[in-house]
Amino acid sequence: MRKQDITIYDVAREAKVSMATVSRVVNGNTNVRKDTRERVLKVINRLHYQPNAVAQGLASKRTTTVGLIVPDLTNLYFAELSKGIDDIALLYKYNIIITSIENRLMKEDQAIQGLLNKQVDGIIYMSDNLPEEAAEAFKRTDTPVVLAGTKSNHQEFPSVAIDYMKADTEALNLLYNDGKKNLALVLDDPDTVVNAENRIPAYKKFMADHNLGEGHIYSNIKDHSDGYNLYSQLRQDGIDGVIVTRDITAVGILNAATDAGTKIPEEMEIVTASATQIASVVRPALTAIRQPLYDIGAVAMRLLTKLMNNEEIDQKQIELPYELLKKQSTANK
Amino acid sequence: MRKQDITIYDVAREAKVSMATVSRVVNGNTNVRKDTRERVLKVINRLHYQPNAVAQGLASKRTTTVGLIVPDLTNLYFAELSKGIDDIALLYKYNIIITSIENRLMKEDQAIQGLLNKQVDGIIYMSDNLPEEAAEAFKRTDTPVVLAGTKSNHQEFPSVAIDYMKADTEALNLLYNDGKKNLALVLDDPDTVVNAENRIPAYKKFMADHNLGEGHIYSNIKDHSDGYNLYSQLRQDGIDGVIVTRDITAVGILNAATDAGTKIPEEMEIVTASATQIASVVRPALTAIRQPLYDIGAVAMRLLTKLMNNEEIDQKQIELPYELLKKQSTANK
DNA sequence: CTGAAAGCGCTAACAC
DNA sequence: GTGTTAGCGCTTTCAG
Repeated sequence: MRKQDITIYDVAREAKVSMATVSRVVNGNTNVRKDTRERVLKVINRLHYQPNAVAQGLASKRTTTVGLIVPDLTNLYFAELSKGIDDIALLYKYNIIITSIENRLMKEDQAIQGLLNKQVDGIIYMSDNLPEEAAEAFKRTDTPVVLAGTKSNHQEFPSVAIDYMKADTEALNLLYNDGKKNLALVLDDPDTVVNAENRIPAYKKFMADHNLGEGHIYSNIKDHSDGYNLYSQLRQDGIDGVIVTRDITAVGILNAATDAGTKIPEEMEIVTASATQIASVVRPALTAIRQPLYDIGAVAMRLLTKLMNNEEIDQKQIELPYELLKKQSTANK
Repeated sequence: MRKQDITIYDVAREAKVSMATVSRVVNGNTNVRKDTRERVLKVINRLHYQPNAVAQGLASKRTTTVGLIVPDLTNLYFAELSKGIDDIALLYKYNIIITSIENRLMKEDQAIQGLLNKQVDGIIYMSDNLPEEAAEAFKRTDTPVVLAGTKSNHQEFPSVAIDYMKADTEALNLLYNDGKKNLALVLDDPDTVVNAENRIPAYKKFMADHNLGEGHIYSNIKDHSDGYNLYSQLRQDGIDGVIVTRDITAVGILNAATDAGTKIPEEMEIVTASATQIASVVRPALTAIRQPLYDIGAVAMRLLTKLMNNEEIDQKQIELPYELLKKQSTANK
């Protein structure tokens, strides 16, 4: 069979109806008599007719395809979000075009434009960073957008996330109650909205509220080796409790500590602010803010389907509950 | 701006040329005088014209989109493969539609049919399992297919992988040379082609060649907790060396051993047959067959571009080199 | 309930 | 070099 062996036209001829009628039965339009519907269906099955989605897309201006913009597929944080999105997309019969923007060849706004050219019906944006050009690209289009697992200072964009400020404060409190007073914040990127407007303020407020001084914020610590290498600095600065944005980074710190013979959690406590599978399989297991990543993705996709159908939305900014999972990297007194 | 505010027709009118000419400059056709090209380009920029990829696809019968079929996005094995695919796809300006088939709502052949309906120009199949219906769906279509990081008994399908049999034998040899004689094989799924026709035969041959008896093969051990729970059975069976298909499973065994106070690698050695990021961040770090996942993905995508352009292919079955990374879970004498 | 016909926005002969 | 003209395969009024 060649691509597109048989078209709607062939079916129409064989079933002795017009292509309009075939189109109706394919699309589940009720205005078709039962017996003609069945006749058409029979021919469709006999001929193995499959509608050409591209032609459908051109004619109907709906492609039943949504675009995903994600920084890095191999970061489990985004992979788990994507899984939630994917499951709901399947449920509503949408396909997913994924665009990864880690590669510096692909800027955010280009990625958006590319998806728009493909006529996607909606976009889910997962990067923790929404540059101004990207925000403007979104504003220029009618195509609905949802931010998943992140926040932007553009209130106009619907988003699904957790209360990062509250979560971090709770985590800091855990360290504090365990008797750790020299608390540090280890960030991947200090300029993302989540970090700049949620985590950092939460940290500073906590330190101030508890008279713990200025504190220490370490930035651009992004992967296992960054974390591993940071460890000696932490020791030098006398840090005894640390909250780390990425769990793979936290593992780096943990491993460096273990290798140096530092006792975790006695001498240093570690909490990661985003837990993937990795946080739970290392030893000692990492205490973590468990964001419901799968659910965030699923809810974001569900929200997007509503937007694509022009349904009423009760609230554009959705906040899901998180959980502070107390494991072995904290004493949990 | 609405979707498709301005079309090729608007550009033609403004530039005082026919839409054919606009199409030519958009597609880089050289048969356009330099000054008309520039004039058209100027209008394109002024109007922010962006071609509608769906219309292009319908007219040209090429969508510059490839389909990816993957069991599970949150399995780093596939995520790393996907990253290699994605980078090369970007290079050749292809978009990627990803279809996840872990969800039991979506069978392999349905996934294929769905991608075909979307008129993808090619498909990369990454599941370790290619059911007969899926193979037949591939055979029915002209759309090229490449298998990445897996093998099938259908020699007609191009594939990119490593020599699993050789790799496993080398790993078994490492255990053997470390003095471990009670070797076991821990499989995710015994029925995949890679396992049934590569790993299991390699294991059986090795055991026979070294007079090590029947050996022990454990099947359907798929995740961390499966591995964790398997551990006591391994001890009971007197296993002192084990090769594990998935690294997350190997970590489960490792953690159970650690929790039980078993000394790794002294009392038991562990090798994983597919290393992702996880294998290297746990402690003790896992000795692993490092498959060049990124490269496998990249080569598979490159191969697919050739197939999509009807270029000559020198060899359809590509084997990439692997590496046996000796870490802390083996003694490496 | 069904058919005719006009596109959707673009590509690709084919002419000139 | 550039324009004209058929479509690509389907949806969607609009009649009847």
